Amino acid sequence: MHPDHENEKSIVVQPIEKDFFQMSTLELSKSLLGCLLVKETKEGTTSGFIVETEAYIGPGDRASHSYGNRRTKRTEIMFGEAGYVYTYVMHTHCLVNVVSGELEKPEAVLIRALEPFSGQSLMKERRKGMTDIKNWTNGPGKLTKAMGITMEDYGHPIFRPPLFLSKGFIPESISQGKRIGIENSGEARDYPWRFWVTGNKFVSR
DNA sequence: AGCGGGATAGTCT
DNA sequence: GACTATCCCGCTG
Repeated sequence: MHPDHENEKSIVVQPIEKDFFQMSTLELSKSLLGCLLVKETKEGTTSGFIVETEAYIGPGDRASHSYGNRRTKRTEIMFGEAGYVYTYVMHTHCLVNVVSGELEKPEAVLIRALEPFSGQSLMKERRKGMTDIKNWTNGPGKLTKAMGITMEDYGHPIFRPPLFLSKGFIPESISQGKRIGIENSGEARDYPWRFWVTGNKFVSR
């Protein structure tokens, strides 16, 4: 039920090693739950625990930008090594993914929700108008805004400052279900490739 | 539940 | 250079 991080002082913020990403995309989607995502900017540092992810597994996944091995300027980073940042813009929002899978395999994990940890006043400021902490990071477009993640982070190694992952907590229980917002993706619509920390109140829905 | 915002990239002519 | 679709959000009813 509760994330196992009541003793917040026990968290050591330190970039995880690059080898962490050497696992299948579905495994990584689950392993990222509970990790701390940290972003340092000149305004200050913010961080939050990942509580919701989605897997996008290239060429056979109609919901993925890299479906059919579509290799363009935008998707290029997905064909590279695991552990790099894939950002893209949708309407007014920037979304952040972690590249996964082997070289030449265009796969990624979308980070859909965070539980705010440090730098909460800065998050609140960036999410101007939002008084409820839940609304700062409970969606993929919201969390990038709160964290100050932009297209400038495209291609950045997510195991090095100023944008990196750190060990956080181990989820007590993980739930799994259909992905969100891909109603037009044929059979891929129903793949159960969304994962979240069971019962966490920052999960998008 | 519906809709418009306003930013790309990709696909065409 | 235009047209179109989009891994969303916040607001209106």
